[in-house]
Amino acid sequence: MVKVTFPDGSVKEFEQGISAIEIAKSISPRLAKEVLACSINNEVKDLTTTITEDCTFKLHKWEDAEAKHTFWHSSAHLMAEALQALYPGIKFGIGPAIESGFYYDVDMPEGKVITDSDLVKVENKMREIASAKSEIVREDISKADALSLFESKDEVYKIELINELEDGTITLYKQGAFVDLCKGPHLPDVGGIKAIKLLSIAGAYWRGDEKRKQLTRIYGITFPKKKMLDEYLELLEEAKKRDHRKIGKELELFTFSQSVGQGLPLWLPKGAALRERLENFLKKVQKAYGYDQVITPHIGQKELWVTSGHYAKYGQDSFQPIHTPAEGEEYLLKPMNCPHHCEIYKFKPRSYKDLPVRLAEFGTVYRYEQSGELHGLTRVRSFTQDDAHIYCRPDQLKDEFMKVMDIILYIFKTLDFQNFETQISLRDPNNKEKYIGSDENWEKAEAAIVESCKEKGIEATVELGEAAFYGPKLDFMVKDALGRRWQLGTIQVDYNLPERFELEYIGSDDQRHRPVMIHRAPFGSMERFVAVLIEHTAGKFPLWLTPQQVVVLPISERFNEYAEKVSKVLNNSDIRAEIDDRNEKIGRKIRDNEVKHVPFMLIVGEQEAENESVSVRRQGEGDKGVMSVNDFISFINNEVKKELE
RNA sequence: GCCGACGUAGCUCAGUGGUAGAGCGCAUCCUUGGUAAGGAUGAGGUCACGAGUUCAACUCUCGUCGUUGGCUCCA
Repeated sequence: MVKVTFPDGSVKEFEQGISAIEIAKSISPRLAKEVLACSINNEVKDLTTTITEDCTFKLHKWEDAEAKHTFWHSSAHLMAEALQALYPGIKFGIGPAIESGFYYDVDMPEGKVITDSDLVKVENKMREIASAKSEIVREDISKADALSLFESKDEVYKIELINELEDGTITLYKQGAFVDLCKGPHLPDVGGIKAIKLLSIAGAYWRGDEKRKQLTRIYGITFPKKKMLDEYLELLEEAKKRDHRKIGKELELFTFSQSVGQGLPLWLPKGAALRERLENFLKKVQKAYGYDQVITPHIGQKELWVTSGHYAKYGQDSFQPIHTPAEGEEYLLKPMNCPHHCEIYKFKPRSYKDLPVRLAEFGTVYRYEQSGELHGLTRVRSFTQDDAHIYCRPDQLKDEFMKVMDIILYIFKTLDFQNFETQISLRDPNNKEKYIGSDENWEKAEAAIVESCKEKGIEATVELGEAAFYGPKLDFMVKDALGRRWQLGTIQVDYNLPERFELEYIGSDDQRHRPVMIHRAPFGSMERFVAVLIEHTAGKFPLWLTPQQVVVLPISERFNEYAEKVSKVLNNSDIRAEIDDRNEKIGRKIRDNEVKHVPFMLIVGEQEAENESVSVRRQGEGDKGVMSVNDFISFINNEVKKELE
């Protein structure tokens, strides 16, 4: 007999060699039907796994991530079987489950191409195979046998994978006519895969290496029930409605022009107004934290980036130098603001008493991003960083680092970004020559970040090898409408630029010392931030960010004069008011949500004109009653204040 | 940059080897006194650009540019 401990702590005894699915059946037949995977000693396993010794045990239903993962992994195998049937000679790469669904990388037979229109055919084949409910069988195999099996099929990618595996750890999973190298776990059979949707086709380099062959990646998602698939597809549709590119166009916030160039956003008046408000908000916060605004040019001599080390690393893949009539003179569009700020730091001798120096600038930078990588406002070639560089003494580093975290957390809270993730990026310990700077400095900087997070109670994931080449960093990531992660706020510690630019301060010992530098951008860039803000709010910005706040509507021409008076008073406060001509069908647009940036409508007529008041309506909330114009101003200010708190 | 898809009126899209349509928007006029409105009429497009096949190309082929789903990249 074996003792099996369940998640609630209870222990039951079973015959040795009982399978997980049999345990589920012993609890209830319905559970056995719904269960998809199990964890034995906290390791996810097949339901067909037999239990030979005492263990902890948990069954996973669809709700558990482990179950979804298993379900989608088996779905990838099902798709592979269908592809094999439809395209003989197809070769397989890898086919894992992902956050939502799964993919399989395949190498199509010579001369064959798969396109979107073929996906339905593959789906149908998958359904056909699934309905046969063939079992998925696991098999342990020796390395030699595995090699000869896949060599006989000329599966070059699988062979490459097997060669990297240890003998004795290799397993196969078979279902129907398909066999795959796979460590599992999988469903007991493919019959449960009922609702199938293949989503898209993409190219993907074998093993993520752009020098190697590009395989065809097919993405799909499956569910145990059709209703769940329908709900998921509807969710995708809803997310598309929040796409910042769509809303940005509708609300006339920004646009792109082929004539201006790829990835070069043009901010329209309303978008510029929104951006200006965000900038002013941040400026105010930064002022309170002791930052000084500076302004620097968009170009600088090439030597500036040779000194910083950026030219050596990125020069070839950037906008190329600007030449002047002078022989040999070269300027670069600035890809970052750091060197300019370093020169500001150097403009006069600094005392230890002056530190920290905090130089802030909404600095527009230019980076020649790969064309395929451009995406709406989230990835562009010209963007404005809410940049600042902090120069401080080593003993001030942690304190300054934490103050920056405070700013970022305050901003995220004010804008109601709750689901952000934080990531600490450290260097790859096995590849230290990729980075510039001494070991000692790197270790100090990395420790400062890890400790700061700990003290702020922030649970950050740690990624090795993700650091910038000059220092470690802490990033704040937010997901867009479709669940893609974008990095917004960033804080980076840098011991290298102060070295390269020979920055100094005079210490209390009357000796020269090297300051530490922190790069930081709470929004990241105005472009990306606005994009993510649009998707989070679905275009319904907080009142204090709204480009236009009020429409004044006279109920007949007779009251135009009074409407003008009202809007004048409002415009003298910081509320923006527009008079609505009655022929403009703005009312219907607001009602139908076609216009999202006019949260208030003021109706003025005889009564209002007589007692100098306005009738107030708030979008989505209806009548707010009649009030004097001054009361309305303080009403809005109160609402704004509430949102800012 | 690479693989796939897409590019028709300001927007969202339909359409066909014989030189184009809808809805919304826009313009003009009418109507509307408590209203997040109604009606009529009208103006908009060398069907992204260039070449080729064809008697004839928006439609087929190739190329370019741009957008887009991914991959790689992201100072």
